[in-house]
Amino acid sequence: MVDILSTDRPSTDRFEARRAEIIAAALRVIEREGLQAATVRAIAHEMGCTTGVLSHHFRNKDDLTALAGNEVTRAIARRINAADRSGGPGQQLADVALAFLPDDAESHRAWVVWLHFLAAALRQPEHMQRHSLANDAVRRHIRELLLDFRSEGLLGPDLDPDFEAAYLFALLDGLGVDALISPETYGPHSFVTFVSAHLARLVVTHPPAPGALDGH
Amino acid sequence: MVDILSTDRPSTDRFEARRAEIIAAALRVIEREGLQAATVRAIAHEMGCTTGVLSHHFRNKDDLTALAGNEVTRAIARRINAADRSGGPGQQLADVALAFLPDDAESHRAWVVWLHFLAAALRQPEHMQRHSLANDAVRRHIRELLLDFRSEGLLGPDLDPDFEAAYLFALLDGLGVDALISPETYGPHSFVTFVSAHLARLVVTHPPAPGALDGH
DNA sequence: CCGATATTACAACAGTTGTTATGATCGGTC
DNA sequence: GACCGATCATAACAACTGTTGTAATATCGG
Repeated sequence: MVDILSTDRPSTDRFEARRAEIIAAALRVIEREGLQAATVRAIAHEMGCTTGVLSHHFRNKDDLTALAGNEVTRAIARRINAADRSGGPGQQLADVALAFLPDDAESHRAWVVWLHFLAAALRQPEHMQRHSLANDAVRRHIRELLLDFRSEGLLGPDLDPDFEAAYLFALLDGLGVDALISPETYGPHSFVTFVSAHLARLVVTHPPAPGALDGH
Repeated sequence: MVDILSTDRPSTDRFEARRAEIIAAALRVIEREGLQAATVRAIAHEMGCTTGVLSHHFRNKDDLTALAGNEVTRAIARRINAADRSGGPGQQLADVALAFLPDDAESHRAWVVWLHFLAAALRQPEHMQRHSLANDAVRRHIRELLLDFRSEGLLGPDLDPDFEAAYLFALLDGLGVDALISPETYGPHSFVTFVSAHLARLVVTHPPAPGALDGH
């Protein structure tokens, strides 16, 4: 079926490539000067062209910023999916956790832009839902790895995967945010220590010990 | 000594009270519509007056927003200092942790405004330093409570207080941010579960005994 | 090379922003 | 009553915002 009625836009390869180019320029401006300073004229200046290019490729500025926000969350998700899967369950969990954190310049920039969009989304429920859904996906990913972890007998059978996934995810989110605030305390090499310490406390049985170890 | 040379402003009681009134109005606008929408006219409208009042009590808008940002961090610090100190070391630690989190409408509003200022501070080193120093104070507070905890023999002697304080603080920051994103997953009643689970895992000794925080 | 279409530059627009100057009002003090 | 300073309303200002329309240019199939 040919897209005669789709009514949108030319949608050629060049067109989409140009859109991606504009979005990339917008993200650079946002990362460098903030979301408030990312005006159509500033983005056009970053592109080296005039505002006519933007108005030609996007219906309005909200369209552009919404797609730019989407691109950020997709970039972070791409990093997680590209995490190393060669190691065992515990190593995979650590790799995914570290892939989520801002441990290099590129991911640090992504976190900066993400924080700008997060603040802007506080007054836009539809944008906040995107953040919520993206976080849900990461938590489910962590949950699956935790189940693999438990199937190897390394995880206490009394631990709730949903709870542990939300627990670890909150820690990762906090580490990422604190890395933007206090990079001297939460540096990239400290992430390994935090994550490994957290995972190490999952394999141990806990003091209240509600009749553990006798079931299986 | 009378302050003839010191202050550059009247600094009377009424003057300061009026300034606080304006700052409160500004925080209400920021919480309701975001930092970008907190214009001088919007704040004056929230106050029920004109912009002349603002220009009379503040040198410019940056002055007003900077003091408003200060007020937010001080409000959060006030909540922590007002935490219950009647219980034992473990209970005090849990109380401080829960006092830091957004578990009611007021603290939730404070976190929303805090996130707006945090995003704005990403490109203002002097403002970001204020966030960093405020977090350092909270971490030191947690560290002291952890030392009390250990003096009671409840904390493993192999645990590093600095590391554990940074660890717990990152968890709290993540819980607070995630509560703004996914309130259905990170509700106020879940904070108790997360914090108590985290503290419970401190009293047990761990097999691998992870290395201390980055020794430079 | 031509013509159609996609792409871009440019200018103008109506609103909004922070800042500033000016004048009015009110409450005190010689 | 004359005077002064604090407080505030009002208006104007230039700079900046997103949007839109129009003309110029580039690109590419024929």
